[in-house]
Amino acid sequence: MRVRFAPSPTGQMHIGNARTAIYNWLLARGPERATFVLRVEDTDPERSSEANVAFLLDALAWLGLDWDEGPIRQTDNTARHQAALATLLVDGRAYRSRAGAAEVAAYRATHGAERGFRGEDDGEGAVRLRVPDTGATTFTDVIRGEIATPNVSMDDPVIARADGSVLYNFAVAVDDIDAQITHVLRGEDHISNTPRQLLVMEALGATPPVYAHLPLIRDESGKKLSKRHGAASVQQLRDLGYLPEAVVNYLSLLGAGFAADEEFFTPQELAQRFRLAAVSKSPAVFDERKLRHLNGQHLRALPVEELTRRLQAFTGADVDLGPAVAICREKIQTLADFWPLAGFLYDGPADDPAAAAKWLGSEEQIATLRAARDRLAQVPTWDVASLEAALSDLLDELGLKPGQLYQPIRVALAGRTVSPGIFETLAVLGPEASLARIDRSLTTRG
RNA sequence: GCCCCCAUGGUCUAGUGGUUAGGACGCCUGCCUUUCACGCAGGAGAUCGCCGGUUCGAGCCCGGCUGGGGGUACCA
Repeated sequence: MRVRFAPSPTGQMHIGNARTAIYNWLLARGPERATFVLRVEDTDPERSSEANVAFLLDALAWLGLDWDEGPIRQTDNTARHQAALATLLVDGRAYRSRAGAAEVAAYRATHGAERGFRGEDDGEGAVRLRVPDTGATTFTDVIRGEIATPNVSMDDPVIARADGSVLYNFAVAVDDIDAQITHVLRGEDHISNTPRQLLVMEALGATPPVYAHLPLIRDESGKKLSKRHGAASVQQLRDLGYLPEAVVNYLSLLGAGFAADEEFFTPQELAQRFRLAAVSKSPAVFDERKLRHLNGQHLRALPVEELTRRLQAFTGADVDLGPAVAICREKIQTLADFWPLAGFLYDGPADDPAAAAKWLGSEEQIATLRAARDRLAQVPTWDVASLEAALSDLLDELGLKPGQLYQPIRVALAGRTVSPGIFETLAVLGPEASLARIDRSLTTRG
């Protein structure tokens, strides 16, 4: 079994493309052990650049998707393309035509809208493939079953420009045969291209691969996902603080056809479970909130040291984030959530007037904070257990509700009403910094 | 216009002739609790797109329709 992922390098890697890559990889790393071929479709010089190819490879690497052969460039196959083109021309399966869009439109105007364009051999011009006038081109899609297209409805497709440069539908067919691809997994938007490619293969006397057309991923409005609505590329997801394993997990779930009783899977588990025939036929809407949820699960499944490593890289911080990560892990869902929650440990208290007004605005609150300060100063061992014991005792003595004691402390330390656990925060800050921050609040507010 | 594909709560889905239509995200309530989260327990939310047919019986099978999407490029 040989599969391939053959994107055109358009810069950022679209989420739909990522899903296609993932499904191919799943097949390659699952029980089937398919050989995964990576091919870059660069026949269109308009959009293919080295920088874009680099983006592509970078995205695959980030996702953790490795391949077995390639990356091969479609343009490297030029000799094969030309040979195949010559064969078709000699055999009369293709012809040179000067007809352009105007001629095609005129043809349809006189022959009926349901009839595809049929040209004449002009001996020069672009190369068109001869499509039969009768019958239908059919194939059995693994996911959708039999799909038939009446030949008469198809135009004779242009497969090469007048200068000999080949076009997508021709190059793909030749390349897939060349690479001995057995299973083509690609987006649903290629269903209509398949008959044309099949016709090319047939004209070349080749046996076509098996096709599996994956449903598209849509945005909230039902359209193809685009940058206009939130994240549309894997690079964006990375910048938003999502973990690659969560992205792979989430994207796999969109249409994988797994039983719905479980949703958290490692890439390896996904590969183990993946079954091509079970893939859903209907398109799915990309739901970032569910990705967030799954991301939180993956994030918490990571060992603290590993999560710290990733946060270190994500934030670019040069201080050791380890202690902060340990106390924030349960409270964040993306890497991007970390700094807003934990930054005060390093940058000092945030400036939130509303928080200060609410918890450090009255005489009683200041008095409570002072009492807490005095008690903390006497804590023999500055660790979570001792801090909790000391403040808990004070709480009883003062006869206050927990929030009445803890919130003023929290605001003094963090400058905000939201922070990691108060004892953990004190422990990570250490006695000097903790007491200094409290003192500062006491002097400015008191 | 023409060709093709799709259709279960807001979203992702399970379900293949007999179920109170199951799960997850999100939302609401409660518990936990020093905040926010996490976790746990509940709850609201679905005329299974519509009409007709087959059948004792249809979300599941058939037909039509509607809606959505894709293609219709000398782009990929």
